[in-house]
Amino acid sequence: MSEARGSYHHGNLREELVRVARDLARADGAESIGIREATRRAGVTARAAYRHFADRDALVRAVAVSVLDEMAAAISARQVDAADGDALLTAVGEGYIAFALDEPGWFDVAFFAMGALAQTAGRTPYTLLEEALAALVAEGRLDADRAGDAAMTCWSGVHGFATLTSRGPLQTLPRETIDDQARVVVADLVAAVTRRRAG
Amino acid sequence: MSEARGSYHHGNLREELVRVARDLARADGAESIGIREATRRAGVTARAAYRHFADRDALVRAVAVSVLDEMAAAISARQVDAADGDALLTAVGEGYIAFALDEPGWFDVAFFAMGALAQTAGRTPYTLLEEALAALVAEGRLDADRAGDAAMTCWSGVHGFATLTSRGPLQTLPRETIDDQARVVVADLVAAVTRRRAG
DNA sequence: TGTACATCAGTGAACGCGCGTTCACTGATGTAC
DNA sequence: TGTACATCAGTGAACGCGCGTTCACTGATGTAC
Repeated sequence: MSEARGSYHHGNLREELVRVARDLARADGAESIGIREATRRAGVTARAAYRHFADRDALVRAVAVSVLDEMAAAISARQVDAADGDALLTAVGEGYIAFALDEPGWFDVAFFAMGALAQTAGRTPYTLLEEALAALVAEGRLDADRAGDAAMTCWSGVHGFATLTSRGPLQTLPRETIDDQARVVVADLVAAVTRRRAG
Repeated sequence: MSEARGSYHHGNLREELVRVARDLARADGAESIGIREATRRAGVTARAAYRHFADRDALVRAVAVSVLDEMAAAISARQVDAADGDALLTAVGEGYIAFALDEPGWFDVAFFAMGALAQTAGRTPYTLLEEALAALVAEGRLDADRAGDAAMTCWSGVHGFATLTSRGPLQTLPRETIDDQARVVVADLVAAVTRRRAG
């Protein structure tokens, strides 16, 4: 609470609104982000939000970008001891799914931001996927001209699995079962896009 | 208009409400189904809906089941001249994706119903997937104990692709590009779960 | 064939909710001289 | 060091919306005798 609160001016309302809106989204997804609730939690009039965001959508987008960034960081953290492209790609897939299961509300918002292509030059789950595939190309386990197709197959596979199990029809399965299945699905996908290892 | 309309009793309000609610969902997904709008379109008081549905959710579920059924029919229609398990599975995958792209609003609602497992013994996209995989097992192209995993990998892959391209970040790609990519992804998935053809 | 009556399927008005957004305004801040 | 003033960042009340849901009621239907 180093903020100059209690005073008339908030000090950093924009960031504060993104912070509380993240909490809102965390619990229930993008739909649950609201100007009124966010400003209420920030201890400020609803009108005040419009000093920083054009409308509700702008707030949602700000949250989405922030969460997508965090998602990329979470995935990236899983890659630290990946020795080759295979391990990198597996980590991306499992990380993507794990984030969706650990934070279904955030995963829901992040989905909005994934569309804003050519993002602020930042690291996103998609760029991590591309990097893993590039590593496989460099190792001769994937043809360069197949990389685009491989990206689509992998992204589709993990995104679908994540959607089905985190907020979809399979959300009631026990987490342990889901985790086991996730490993199998990711392994299937990795095998689908790579050439068999030489040796 | 063989309905006894103009009279006080509607005749078949329940079905009429499902019909108009399907139109609502078609345009904008599950969220856009509403008791008030549906009854308005049916030319009836909002209250009247409660004679047939416990609440809004019950109406949404009824629509979802109806649409899921139609989705299964659409997929099944693509399988008519599939000669083997390979062709059956490909048809399921491409059909699933095509439905999502042709009817994104309906695909959105159907997603709700997919969770209602052990449905009214009806044919669903998932049962069609299972049948295709069973055919592959019968042909010796898939181990029986791998069928469950294969189902997850395939469902995940096509569902993810459908989500990303129909209402997701890739929805702005030209339809032709999407269709081409769909064929590649489905082929990748089929190859991922099957043994190479003997001979 | 006629009539009484239970039951079913609607009516119409209202309640309360929470939302996004806009109005004209005011308190706090910082800079120029 | 003091003061005038532009600018910035909030206030507080209100508007209008559409929603789901509930109230007590009434018109239509069909069945028993």
